[in-house]
Amino acid sequence: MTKTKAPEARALPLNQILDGDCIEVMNSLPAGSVDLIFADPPYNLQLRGDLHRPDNSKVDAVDDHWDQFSGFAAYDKFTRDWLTAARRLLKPDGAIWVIGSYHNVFRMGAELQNQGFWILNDVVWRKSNPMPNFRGKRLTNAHETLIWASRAEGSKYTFNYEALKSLNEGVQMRSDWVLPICTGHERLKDANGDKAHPTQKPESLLHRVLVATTNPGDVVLDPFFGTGTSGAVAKMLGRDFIGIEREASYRAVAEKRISRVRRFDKSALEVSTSKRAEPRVPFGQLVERGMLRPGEELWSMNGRHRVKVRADGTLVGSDTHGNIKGSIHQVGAHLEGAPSCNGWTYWHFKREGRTIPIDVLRQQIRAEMADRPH
Amino acid sequence: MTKTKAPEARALPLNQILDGDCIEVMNSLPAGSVDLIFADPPYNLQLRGDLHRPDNSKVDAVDDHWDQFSGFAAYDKFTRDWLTAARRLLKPDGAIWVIGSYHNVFRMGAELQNQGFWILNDVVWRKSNPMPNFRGKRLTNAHETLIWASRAEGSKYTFNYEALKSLNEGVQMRSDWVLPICTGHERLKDANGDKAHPTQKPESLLHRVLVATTNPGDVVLDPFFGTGTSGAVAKMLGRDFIGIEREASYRAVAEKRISRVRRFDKSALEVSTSKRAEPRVPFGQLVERGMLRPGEELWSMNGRHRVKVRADGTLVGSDTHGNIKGSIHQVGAHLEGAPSCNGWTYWHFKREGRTIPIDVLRQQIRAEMADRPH
DNA sequence: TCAGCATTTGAATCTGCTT
DNA sequence: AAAGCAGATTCAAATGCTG
Repeated sequence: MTKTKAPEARALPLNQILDGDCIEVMNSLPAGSVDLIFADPPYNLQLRGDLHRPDNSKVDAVDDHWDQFSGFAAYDKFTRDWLTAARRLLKPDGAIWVIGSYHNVFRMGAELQNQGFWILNDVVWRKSNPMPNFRGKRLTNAHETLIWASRAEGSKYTFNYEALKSLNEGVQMRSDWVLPICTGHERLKDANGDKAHPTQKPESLLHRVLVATTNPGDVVLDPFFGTGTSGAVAKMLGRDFIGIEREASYRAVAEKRISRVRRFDKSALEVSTSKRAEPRVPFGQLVERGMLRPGEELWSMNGRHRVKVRADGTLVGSDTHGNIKGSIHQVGAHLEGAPSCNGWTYWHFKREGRTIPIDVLRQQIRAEMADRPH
Repeated sequence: MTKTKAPEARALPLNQILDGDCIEVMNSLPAGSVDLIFADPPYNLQLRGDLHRPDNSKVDAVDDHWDQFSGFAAYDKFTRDWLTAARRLLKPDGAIWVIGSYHNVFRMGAELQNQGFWILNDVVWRKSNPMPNFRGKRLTNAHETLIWASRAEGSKYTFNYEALKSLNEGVQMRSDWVLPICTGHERLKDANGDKAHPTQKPESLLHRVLVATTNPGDVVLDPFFGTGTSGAVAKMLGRDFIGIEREASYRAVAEKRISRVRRFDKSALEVSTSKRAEPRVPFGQLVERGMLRPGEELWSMNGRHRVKVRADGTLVGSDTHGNIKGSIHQVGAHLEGAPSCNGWTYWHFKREGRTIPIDVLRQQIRAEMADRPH
């Protein structure tokens, strides 16, 4: 793996594991070049244990208000710094996922907001097989929290709504995900047979994250790569990855792991798409093509309203005050007294006694376009 | 109960709803006198325009004046101030619960830590019937987050481990709680029949909080009392409450509500536990978990049809007319020319030459879930 | 009284392209 | 940059109406 660290930004080192401190390495990469960042940062840096004030005096009473804050201050600076570097790397429409527990996730979430990231969802990974609370002094800690945020308010982030709906048996994916922790063959072991990394995440979690918020060919960067779960799943799913990891032992494990991963077939990577992604068809085209004739009548979904098609693809009908004219959407909305209306599903034409939504004509045109693209 | 030490401090006004700004009122009460604080502060939702459901009905947004803040700085100051006043009121071994969404909970959690509160658990309220995401642009916001924290590290907080275990069919209570939102008869209405408060919490949530972390006779203070769910449940459970609410209309509703509450008989305390149905397992989860790989082939029961699995848990295959895509049930039904099809028993995968129904994999997942119910 | 069907509703940072 | 407009988008429960 290359370690050419120019003072200037360099080209993107795709599908590699970079050695070094994640902040320095991120700052060496070109700004605005990454589609998605997935980050699973350490969360126990100085929250407990040897707390020192900025002047290096030792903390004595743990109960002390300011002592606690000094521990958090160091963690907050770390969070601020790596998030700043990460945000610089993101494309304007890029997004980030972070994962943490109650020890650190509140501080990460607040800093995300402070930096101008725009939170899209917080997601609860609900562990189906968590470690029990042995002492019976608290609730079983059975979840971790992820935060999904776009680079800024107004970013056109990627969200494969229909694909996630498919993953959830046809109903909207919720913000709570039930997935098992990483165990068994998936859990990587070192030479001694001990677990290679203490907090290895399950591939199922990354699968859902990447299917939801990236497309094939996207660049996914992970600044705390560890044993490379994000890279392994990215490779499977036909995404490019960039990993950053400063521990040589983790890099070695990840390298070997990812080399064994095989990319899925291209056809398997296509996911269900929504209507929004399909090409727009002007209603007038139905008239131009003779699928509907000028003067032909359309009926509303509920059968209460009747309008006529005009040669320019507008409709004309009447309400109690007189004639109304306009697009299929405008006339539908007006007649229903609704703020808006999808004319494609609202209006129906008649053929041989049957009432058919005009949307089927649009689907015919789209099918032709798919056969013979432009 | 300690008597007043500051000139302005007064004796504890138990089982009353106090009028005024919660910070001022809390500062007028004696320090170190409260066992538990439950706080449901404004979330700072930052809503933009109107939102309509797909049927064009308008969503009744939380746009009340009390949820408006000029920015994060103003919200943070507000949070800092009320938490400071709250912490002063707590007994040394007292604890606090706060509830919020991703809009505010990260900032609250960070400030709790900054002030020296000691987080014991973050708890996810998983709503069984959340409002969907109508535009299909994000995940369904199906949960809210509670934080449970003791006044300080080392506080000997109250936790009724066995009581919660009983509430959970004999196994440890987890950090994720599945409870319905507040609807139906429980939802309080005003004179016009509109909801009396836009964010009334379900009594089941408070029931669990108070059973878990208070004992009969404890003093529970709620600085954002609203319609008084915490007070009503405290009364039922034989705890004392102190409510603070500055809106006269909410106070009036709460007063009337609590006056009608009767303290439970001990025998009436237990809620009936309903037997859960077999949990639904989305087919996509088999793919996410790596039990089936994207691109892998499935065979129909009769061996006549072959399809490929895609990354989003849909299948793609072909009939005489071209490609067909859809869920395991849809594709099976289509290929058989049947009105419906149980894809779980219809489709089979191959392992080491053997043909195995995919339902076997679903049973594996259900077995895992059965080990750790809820 | 009841079953069945239609309607209502819930803490929501909920569009995107063209002009 | 702001306005205009096409057009895509919902799940679980409880209530209420009809027969």
